[in-house]
Amino acid sequence: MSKLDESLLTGLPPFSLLERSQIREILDQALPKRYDEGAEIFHEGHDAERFHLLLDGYIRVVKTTEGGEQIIALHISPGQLFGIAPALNRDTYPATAVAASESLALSWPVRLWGEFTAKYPGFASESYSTLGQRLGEMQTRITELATQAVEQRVAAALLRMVNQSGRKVEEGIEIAFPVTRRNISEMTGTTLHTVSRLLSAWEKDGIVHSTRKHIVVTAPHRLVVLSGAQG
Amino acid sequence: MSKLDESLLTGLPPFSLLERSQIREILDQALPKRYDEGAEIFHEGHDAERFHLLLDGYIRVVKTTEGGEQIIALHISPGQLFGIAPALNRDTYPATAVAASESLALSWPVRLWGEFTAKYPGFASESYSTLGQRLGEMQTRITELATQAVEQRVAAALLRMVNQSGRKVEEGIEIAFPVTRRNISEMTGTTLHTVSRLLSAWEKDGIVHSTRKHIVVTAPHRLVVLSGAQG
DNA sequence: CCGCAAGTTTGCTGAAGGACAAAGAGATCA
DNA sequence: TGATCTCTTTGTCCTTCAGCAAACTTGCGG
Repeated sequence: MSKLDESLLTGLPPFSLLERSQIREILDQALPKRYDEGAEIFHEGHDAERFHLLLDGYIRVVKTTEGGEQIIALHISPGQLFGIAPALNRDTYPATAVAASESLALSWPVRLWGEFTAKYPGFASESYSTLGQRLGEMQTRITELATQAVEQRVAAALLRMVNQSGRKVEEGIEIAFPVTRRNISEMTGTTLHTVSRLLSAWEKDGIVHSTRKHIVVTAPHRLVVLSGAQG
Repeated sequence: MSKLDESLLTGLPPFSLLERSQIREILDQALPKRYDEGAEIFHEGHDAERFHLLLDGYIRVVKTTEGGEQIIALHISPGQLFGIAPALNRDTYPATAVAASESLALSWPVRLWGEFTAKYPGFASESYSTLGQRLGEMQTRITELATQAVEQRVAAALLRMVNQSGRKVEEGIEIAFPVTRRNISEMTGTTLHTVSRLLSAWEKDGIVHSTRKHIVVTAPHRLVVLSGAQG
């Protein structure tokens, strides 16, 4: 296999402060892997043997309840670390990671985590910043679930995906990975039926345009209003 | 002021691996402070100037929504660090901390965080373990809010408080700090009315005995069933 | 000891949204 | 090209629980 290009990592937050030679070292120890849409990267409860960095595509991090329901905990976009159980001294993955679209990721054995954090200034710090952000996002979702009505939560979920992965198309901004009604319901704690009804209503109002698995937001500002904006 | 006793920290997770002299050093830099019930330790959005360790009492960590509703994010019990924004590179507190009962806490200026993690092996590691646990708890709450009915969530909340702070009394296990119906509703995303009705019903069934601000769980196993147990 | 504030209980009503059902519309595969 | 699977839409019913209102209890401060 040919060597990975250094430009893959240059500029990504966890590595932004490193020198070329250091990036080279890190890359030489990375295992790159491609995942088809729907493929599992790691599974809840399994030994956390590696930590990962998403280079291309989108990852859904999912928890399954006793009753078999799925809850989408997190979406990962390119440039982000994920499956970083070792950062929190966990030895099993707390959730399952599934490719939302065809994806490419690097991974390293967890034993290198300690080495990276010790050796590369900024790596630990950046990683913990990321963690802090995720904690904040989770808090936001708890607050939403506890205080907002379904319509607001779904609007907020759409906006979050648009902000994280939106790409401009002629009609508006498209969410860059496949999303089903069921997926949205798993992000917002409702049913796919209710999501479908909301999207139909919004379609009628010209706020979104959606086809099977794909959603284009044509009037983001109206969604912001619906979400009961805070910032 | 007389010197703090070293036994205060010995045996607490963040300090368990340290030697007497190291604990002495840490203590000498700590600022102890007492808080009345209801007193604020720090406020959401303010500069995170210090991090804290609870020695005695109980702390509620609370977020306020735009609409003025409160959400209880977390309860802290003795021996736990809190307000550890620096661990996540945050420079403001993401939530407000309020003493749920009369409490005693130590605190240190954030600049010592880096020093502690660098100097004392195990301190960083233990702290990040704690963080990992909190992340897990938050995930659990998201899952609960997204999938469970109010009754299950309230049952689960009571059990959590019992596990964290329960002390044995003759009739059962008492939650060790004052809790109002409103507090419980702020933990579970419902109204104080609904919580009151549930407690009344459970009282009738002999599962709990509650007086103003105090709750004794007399039949924990029955609450476990109601909560839709998972583990 | 009285008055007030904070916490609690309970009843009633209505709306939100979950559950169930069934059918249509794209995809995918043999 | 048909068969099947997944995703989506829409309708109807019915439960849960929030909202509103009012009274009761307990504790505290003056």
